[in-house]
Amino acid sequence: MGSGVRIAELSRRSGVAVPTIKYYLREGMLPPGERTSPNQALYDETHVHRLRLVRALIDVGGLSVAAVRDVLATVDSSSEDMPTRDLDRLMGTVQKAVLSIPDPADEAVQAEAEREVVDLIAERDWICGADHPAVGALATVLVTAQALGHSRFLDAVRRYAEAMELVAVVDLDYVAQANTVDDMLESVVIGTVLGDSAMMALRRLAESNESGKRYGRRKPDSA
Amino acid sequence: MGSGVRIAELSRRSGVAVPTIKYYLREGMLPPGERTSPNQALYDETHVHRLRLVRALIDVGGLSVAAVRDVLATVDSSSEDMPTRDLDRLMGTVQKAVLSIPDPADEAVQAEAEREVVDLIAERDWICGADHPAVGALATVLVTAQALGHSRFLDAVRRYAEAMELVAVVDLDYVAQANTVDDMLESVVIGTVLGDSAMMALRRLAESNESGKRYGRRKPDSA
DNA sequence: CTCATATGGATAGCAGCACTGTCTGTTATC
DNA sequence: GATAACAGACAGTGCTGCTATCCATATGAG
Repeated sequence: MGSGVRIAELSRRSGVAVPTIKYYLREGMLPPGERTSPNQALYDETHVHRLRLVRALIDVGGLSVAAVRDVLATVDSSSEDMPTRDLDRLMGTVQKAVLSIPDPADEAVQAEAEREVVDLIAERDWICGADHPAVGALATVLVTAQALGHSRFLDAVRRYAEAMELVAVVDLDYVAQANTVDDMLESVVIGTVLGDSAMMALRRLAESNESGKRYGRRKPDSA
Repeated sequence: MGSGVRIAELSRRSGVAVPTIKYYLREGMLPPGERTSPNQALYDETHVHRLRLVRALIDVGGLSVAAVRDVLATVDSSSEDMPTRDLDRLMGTVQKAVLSIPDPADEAVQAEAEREVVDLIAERDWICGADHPAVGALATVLVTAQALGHSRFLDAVRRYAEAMELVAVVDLDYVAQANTVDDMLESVVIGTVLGDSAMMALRRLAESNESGKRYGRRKPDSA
């Protein structure tokens, strides 16, 4: 029970440079240590863990520092009781941090595409609001594909939806397996952010496999 | 057949600012226009299309300018004959541009995780080389999850793999539907990059649906 | 008790990225 | 012939994510 180390040791254990830790403290991504005097503080295992989480979200998840700050602020502000309500809020925040698709440009075309997305949702009997931020994001992707002459991309998206149904079951299972509320909150963050990265990588491997199956077992890694 | 417009018109049609077009020309992401005199050039529809593609990869796909340059250089260097070989090379380049997961940190732990990934590949009877870049990327994700105390994340990944099998079939179908070689090359790029974005968005929607099915039809969009 | 070392906090600086603006010397265009 | 647009070179800008420097205090070995 060594309940507290100083910043140099925290840096050593987390692999994050001291000035960077100070920066994260300033940005509010890392809670301040326990004060022992006006210019001394002690940090514990929770700080080490938090630093690892921050680095994971930035390095592996590709989130910006600002996005990480938002996500962690939501995690920290979630109460121990009312887990479900807060979980919804967290998922919203995480998803907003992760969906980084910008301004729709053409308003009318975008609206039309959003209608297509809503249709797709209806086709699959999904129950999610037409005001979900991902609707706009997906519509923007469709508009972009269309502008590039790839209207058939919509059919691919339709078929992706089935696969994502499977993924969502896994995701919800993953969160449900958590024991404590804190664990649950972190599972949402990790499941969403690391999950995205894991899926991208798996998709590459599965494509490689499928390509090998169709066109002969060539290994498509590059120069 | 107005076969060529000047840069101002190209800017208007593509929505990209003139200085930015000049910048892309300098970076080699956009082929130079057809010269009519030492300081005049004409651009055509292919330039408009290329600019749209560049913006799509940057804005929607989240690629860096350097990554876009690499991808497009590979597209441009692919010959009209030998489509399959070049397609493999393109997929490698695109995947490298899209997989942005960095240095593995601990070498031994990373190697162990890569072995787990190879096991997972074997479990599913996938035929893709253990040297595929996505193996390292996925291993890094697993190491990260483990360092955060989420070793059970591996089970989620195992289940993701099944969904990605479906996705890969869609992806290969998508590329196979292309008529010309150029179209095929572009389908790889668009399918991979826009596909990633589309899948992220669909995953959010599917999670929202699954969450609603399990815990009541709450709409989890946020404040 | 002394003094090198570490610390917290504030401020400033820096490197990389993706543009953006300015300038020069043509070249169209009216 | 006046005016506007152009290509190309180069400098500058705003933002992000750290680093580096300072200073006054605090700690800890001798």
